[in-house]
Amino acid sequence: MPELPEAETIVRTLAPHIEGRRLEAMEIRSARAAPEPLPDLAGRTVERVRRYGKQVVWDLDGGLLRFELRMTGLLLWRVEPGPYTRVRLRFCGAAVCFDDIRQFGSLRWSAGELPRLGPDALEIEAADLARRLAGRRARIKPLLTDQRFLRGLGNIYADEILHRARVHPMTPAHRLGGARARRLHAAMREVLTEAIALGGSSISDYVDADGRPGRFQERHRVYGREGAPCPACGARIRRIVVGGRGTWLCPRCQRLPRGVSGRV
DNA sequence: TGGAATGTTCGGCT
DNA sequence: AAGCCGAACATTCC
Repeated sequence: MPELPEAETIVRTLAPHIEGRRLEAMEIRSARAAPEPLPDLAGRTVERVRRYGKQVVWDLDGGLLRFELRMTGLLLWRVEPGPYTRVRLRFCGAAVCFDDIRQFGSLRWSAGELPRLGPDALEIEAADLARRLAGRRARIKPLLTDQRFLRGLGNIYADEILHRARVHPMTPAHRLGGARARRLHAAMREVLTEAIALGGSSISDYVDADGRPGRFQERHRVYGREGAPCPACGARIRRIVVGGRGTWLCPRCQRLPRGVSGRV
């Protein structure tokens, strides 16, 4: 679930509980969740909780604890572990549970480095985005969700952003031109900002660190809405597959440029 | 019952 | 090199 707005919401709800507090113990309940060796973190202080793309990072004294939530990872401020709790990080009288149904997520330790990813989707400037798009021939949607190109976007927000920008997901990036690149940048800022304000999208079981669902799914205009009318023009939303992922779009608002072949 | 699901990585092909 | 595709990971849901 967690893309940029959900990771941001988790950070905002988790930080007040644990920043400045001392970690008492860490219980790895599923080896898959910690694929690389971790040092003993007991006694270290959580100096800061922050977001890196769609990942959640805890700055501890002496290193970084990085949570990759992937499809179903959650960080819950809750003492008792549940059936899907893969790691429990205990504080005095309290705990954070790293829950993950599908077990694609993981937790990693580093002395200070973060993986090299593209610029943050909320921080990049319009001109920078336009410049980066101009150099790529790949289709825009898979490019937007490529974390090495831009960090933070996943399947839901890529579809919502492309719809608001009126850009077809199969448009080659370098064919966007200045006007649509600026529209894409503006749409990205708007969608992400609104989604954060509403606590992210809860489409199956995403909740923030306090167990609250988000509400942005009520504002989705295309994602998961095959057959429903486009809120902008009334045409029926369609579902296609792009880059192996389900992709929802309005065939009337989002046209391919002339000369670009692709199934609408 | 088969297919799809919010993510990422890898190998192979063009 | 860049880009694309399918498979794999594990589980649930419809």
